[in-house]
Amino acid sequence: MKEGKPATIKEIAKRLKISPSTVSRALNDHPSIGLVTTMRVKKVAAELNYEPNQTAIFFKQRKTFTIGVVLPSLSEPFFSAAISEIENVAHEKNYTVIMGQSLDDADREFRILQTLKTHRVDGVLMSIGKNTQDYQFVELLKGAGIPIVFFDCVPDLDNIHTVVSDLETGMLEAIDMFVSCGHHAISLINGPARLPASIERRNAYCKGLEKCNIPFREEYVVNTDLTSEGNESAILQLLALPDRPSAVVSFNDYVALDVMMIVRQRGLTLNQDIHFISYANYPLWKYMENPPMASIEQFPGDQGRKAAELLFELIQTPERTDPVKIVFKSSLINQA
Amino acid sequence: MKEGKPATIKEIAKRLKISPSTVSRALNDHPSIGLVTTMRVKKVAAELNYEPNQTAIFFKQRKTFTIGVVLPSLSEPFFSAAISEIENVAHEKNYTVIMGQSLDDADREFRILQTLKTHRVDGVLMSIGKNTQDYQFVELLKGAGIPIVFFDCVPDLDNIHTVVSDLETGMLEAIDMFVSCGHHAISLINGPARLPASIERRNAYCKGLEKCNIPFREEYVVNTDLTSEGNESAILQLLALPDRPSAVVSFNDYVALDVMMIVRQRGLTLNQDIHFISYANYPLWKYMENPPMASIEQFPGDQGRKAAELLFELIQTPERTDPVKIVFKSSLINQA
DNA sequence: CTGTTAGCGCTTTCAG
DNA sequence: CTGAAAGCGCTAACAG
Repeated sequence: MKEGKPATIKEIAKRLKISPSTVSRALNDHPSIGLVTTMRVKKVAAELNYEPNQTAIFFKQRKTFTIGVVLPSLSEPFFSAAISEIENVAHEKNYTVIMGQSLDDADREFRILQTLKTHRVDGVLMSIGKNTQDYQFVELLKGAGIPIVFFDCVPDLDNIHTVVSDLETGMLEAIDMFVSCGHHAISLINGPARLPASIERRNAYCKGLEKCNIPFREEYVVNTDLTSEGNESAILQLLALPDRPSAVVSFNDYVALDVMMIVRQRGLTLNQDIHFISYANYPLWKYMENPPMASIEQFPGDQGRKAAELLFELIQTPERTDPVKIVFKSSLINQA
Repeated sequence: MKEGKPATIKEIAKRLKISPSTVSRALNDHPSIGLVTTMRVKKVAAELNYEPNQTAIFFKQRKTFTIGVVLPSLSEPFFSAAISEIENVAHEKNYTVIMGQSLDDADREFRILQTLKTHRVDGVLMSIGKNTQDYQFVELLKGAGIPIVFFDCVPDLDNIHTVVSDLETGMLEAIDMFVSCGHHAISLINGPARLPASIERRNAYCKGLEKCNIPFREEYVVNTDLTSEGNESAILQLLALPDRPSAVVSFNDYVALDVMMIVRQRGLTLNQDIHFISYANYPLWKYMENPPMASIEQFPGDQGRKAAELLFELIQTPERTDPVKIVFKSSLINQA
């Protein structure tokens, strides 16, 4: 019951003593083909177990119905959530998804993009790695006519399409919440200082303090390289302060997990001696005995979905000139 | 600086007044082409910014250098870990990866497989959904000459290649550990009764008790449908028992999270009144104040890597007849 | 060492 | 409404 070579249009044609072109048209429900022949063709096609050779079609149509997704990591929950929604959108549109992870390695990232280009994907969705400095690939893909939408971690360029989250809104809410709970010694454990994501957080933090008329104190902002050691030394800096903060916003949940553990080990009581809010990238706080007061949610799934939808629009309307910039507001979610 | 149409071999040939085949050969470093012409060809190719049209090559070679990966979910940590390693292996081999998630929907799963087939992927890696009953797709792909390797959740068929974890080894270790800590009232919170994964756990559990000379008690095995409500009712059943168990092995970490929370709410003290070990699918226990005593680890990354490596072997040696069955031992990891 | 020719499977003018 | 023929870009016999 196995057919070595799958049936082709030609064979169907031969069987029916009609021309291949007619078969092709019939199969594609071309209006100018008689109903009867169309039926006969489809019948034989079914009998022969015909399956169109997509590689031939891709080749002919210069379209692959495939999009590429390039992310720093495929296993990080934030990106997993995004991926999952991206796949859903693609599935709805009858597209397939090729994935690659850069692991924050700029060379690997570049190689993946190259591969996607040679595979002639119809579009690319991308979140750049932390070490990516060189954005020449943008021109590369543009030259190849492949639309690209950046999301979450995006290059600092004007003429590109981006979907990002506004880290400010959530930060303002967080500081408001702290203040309304009576805190005024509010600190920020930030990521690596030059990271755009860190700069945004810092700016938002300053703005939040200002809105609440709390003076900014440089020693209340500490940085971590996001390793456990870095997180530890960051929180220790704060704890060593003569007037240590009673409230802390942290770069993300991983940082929060680490620093909250240290705080506990030091004999302080969470949500009493010291309070935390963090940017969310990890979902299971509800099971913790002492979760942070709240999390700043960035909705990775929604971002991924939106980015994918935008990409499909661009694929359908290739000649869009104006860069689209979509911003998702981050917002506070209670945990406690 | 944009070239509407990318350069083709023909144009290079024309420029150099040689034949396309020579160009093709030169570009592929065919040994029978003179070094000088090879150089000249490559130079012009570079000038013209030539890029081979992969879709044409795929079409011609009947090979796509692409593998398909079909999983129940792209966002579950267990699968994310596997995906990440699969992508690594593929990247090493210069392959690309197409991903699809079935969301445990058998129809969607089937459609994805169809798509992969029409996309002419060179091989498929798959973990089947919970509701998949019909394995006809196995024959479908076999008929198309596409090798397939199943991992983690695999169909109950003989003539297929599989990579799975042996749930027994970890269970035996778990029960040993409980017993050596003085427990004899050891319970199992299992998943849906008919799920192969549940049956295996149950069998392993029975075997473990037997090895330790502990009589099996039917009421110590309860089932959950893996929803929070199901988990809750499962643990409540156990707690309501006249001699409630002091030790529990749970189906997976999500179940453990839920039931441990309930236990706490009921005023019991974890790791004192009642002890837990669960099959791991979630990594962050170290941050919990009261983690389970231990976890039974299944090494999703290793499994994914192994499955991918096996698939690439099969792609290179298409005429393998004997089904390969690889088993990973699960094993206990201390958490406390 | 290089050129000629044919063809992968499909779509698509252009003629009837 | 249908057929003939050309061609997408590349590779690979088969000749020289």
